[in-house]
Amino acid sequence: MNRNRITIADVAAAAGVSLMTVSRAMNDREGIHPETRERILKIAEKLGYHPSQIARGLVTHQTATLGLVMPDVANPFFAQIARGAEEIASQNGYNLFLINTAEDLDREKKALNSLLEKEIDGAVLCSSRLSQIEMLPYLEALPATVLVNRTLDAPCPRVVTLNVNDCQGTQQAVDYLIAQGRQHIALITGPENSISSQRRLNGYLRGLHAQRLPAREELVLHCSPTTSGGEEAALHLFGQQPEIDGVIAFNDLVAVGVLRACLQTQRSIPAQVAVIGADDIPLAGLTNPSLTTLHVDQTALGEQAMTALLHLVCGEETPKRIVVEPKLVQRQSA
Amino acid sequence: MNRNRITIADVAAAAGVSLMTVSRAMNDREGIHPETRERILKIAEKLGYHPSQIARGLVTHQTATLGLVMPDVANPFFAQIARGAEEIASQNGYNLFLINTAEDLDREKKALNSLLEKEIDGAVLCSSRLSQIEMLPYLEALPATVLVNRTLDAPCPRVVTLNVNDCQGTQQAVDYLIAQGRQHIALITGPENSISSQRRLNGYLRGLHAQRLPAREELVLHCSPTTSGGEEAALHLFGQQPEIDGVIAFNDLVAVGVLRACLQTQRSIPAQVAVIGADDIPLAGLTNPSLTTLHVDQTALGEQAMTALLHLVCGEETPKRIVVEPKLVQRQSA
DNA sequence: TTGTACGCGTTATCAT
DNA sequence: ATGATAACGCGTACAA
Repeated sequence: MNRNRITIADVAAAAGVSLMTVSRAMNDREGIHPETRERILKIAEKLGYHPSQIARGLVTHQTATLGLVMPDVANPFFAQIARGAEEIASQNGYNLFLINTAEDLDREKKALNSLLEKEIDGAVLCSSRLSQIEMLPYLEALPATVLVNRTLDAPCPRVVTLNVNDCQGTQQAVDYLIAQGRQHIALITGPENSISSQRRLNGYLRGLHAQRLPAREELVLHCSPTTSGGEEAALHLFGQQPEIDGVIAFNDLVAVGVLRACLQTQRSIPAQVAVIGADDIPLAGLTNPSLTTLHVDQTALGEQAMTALLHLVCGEETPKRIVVEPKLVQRQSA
Repeated sequence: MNRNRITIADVAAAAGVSLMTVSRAMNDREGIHPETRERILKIAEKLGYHPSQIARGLVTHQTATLGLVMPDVANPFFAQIARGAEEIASQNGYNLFLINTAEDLDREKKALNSLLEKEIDGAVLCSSRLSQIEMLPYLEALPATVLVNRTLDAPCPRVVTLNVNDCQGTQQAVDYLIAQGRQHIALITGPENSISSQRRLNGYLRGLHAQRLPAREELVLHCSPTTSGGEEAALHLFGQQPEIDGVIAFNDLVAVGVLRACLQTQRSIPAQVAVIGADDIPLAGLTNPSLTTLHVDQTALGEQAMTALLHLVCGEETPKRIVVEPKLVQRQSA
């Protein structure tokens, strides 16, 4: 088990100095003769010595380790956030725990507990499904937290929120469709307990109201945030309300499902039905017809979240609330 | 910094017992009165005590932590592997470090060093670009390793390799195209230093040879494994060799690039040009035309890799070499 | 410039 | 069934 790991003591012995001198050499500290440092570093290199971060963490209470909790890395939206976040973390010498919750509350709690036990320096929590009450103890226990796509009733110390303005984005989409003369605009939004799902609904209602169009309950549907979820939902809607001439989707995956439903039911896009997605994942530009969608730079989102987290961790100034505005990108589907 | 973390000593004091008794209670060990255990667990719960895995790691030399190193999580192929791997890891009580190398050798080395310093229990290394000589020391230092899409000249202790049979897959694709009567089959493969890239080339040559068709150097191109890489490569090929009637791509992203190049140059698919991708990422079924491709279950790949790693970590029996056979999935592009 | 003693939070060992 | 003590590998404070 302990396959004779090389410790600081081995290096010290080999160099004929004390442990402290080695420690100083390894950590680039002052108060050590340059030659001695050189000599020690060479010996350490030769011995293949790697200082144990866990022993170090035990005394410093810092682990150079952060957590990234998300519903599903396989979802391109989150995968890109993960890439951006990992990039910034590794650039700054931090390692990143990846955790998939699969939108399961228990898994999310277990994950957070395990991160707490690992004594991470901070975490980015994406689209958490935890209730405010359940979340608070974790925000209290974690040294630093960035909440992505999640708001807080009251600001918390050591917590930053980073949100996409889904409400404004969706309203923008409604405006756009109405300007095209669309009269029967449906909304296929995500899971009911998802925050951004609710925000899309708000934006949708607000958009219709602003244009003095009636909001019809039967034109709104929730679905699982996947292509098949979107396809089923769209087929159902088209069956019930054949007059639909515009669909706003929860995200691009759902929008692709809508595209497929249109294909199946012989609806031409955008002539008969306009489709607007959200997020602008790489797929959006590759479908045929390509997706008109609400663009958000997801890698940048991950980078922003991680940058804010590092600021928190290092005790630097950082805004407590960050809001990112999506931009409508016009392609072929609307 | 140390925001008064609750330690085992706090729980012991509150319960009026020794540290050891608390430790035994927390770890479900024998030799403790059930009532005492209950009482201690309740107190721990009330105090919000989380045992420090890092202090534990210091003595046990086990961290319940594994590493996952890959070129790019934002690539759907790897994103799905990540999901499968994380799933199995978390099910077994392990946390997973995610590392993105961006196909950069230095980053990969730095990453592995940092993982070594964190004293992880094992790692899954995907598509490593490290040379055999550079890799060996890491395989030696890591307690357990699974190599995905990477072979080893000689078997290593505590190392399992897991490979997709890209060679056989590509040969299968060649056979399929030739059976359709295609005469001028091009190969757009990945980066030159990528193992699977070389395997595709081998399969391509082998396939042509088996069918007694000449292998023409000018029909083979390397490109970066992305959609834009594939698009550029295909445009170049079509410009130089207009007679091409079939293209085998390094992966589905590259294949989508080929699709786009065909669209731009007014080539109809599959009538004029057949396109075959590889991996069958979710996107493959969603493009228009949808992609004929070499299917591999990526999530299962991640699960298999992680399962093998856990077997290694726990000292259980496991095959040293695992090979997965891709299956041709026929859709619209070929 | 270099070294010594101690503590970090936990588990293993041995004792009671 | 429970407790005392010594590790684990490293950094900090202070001494030399």
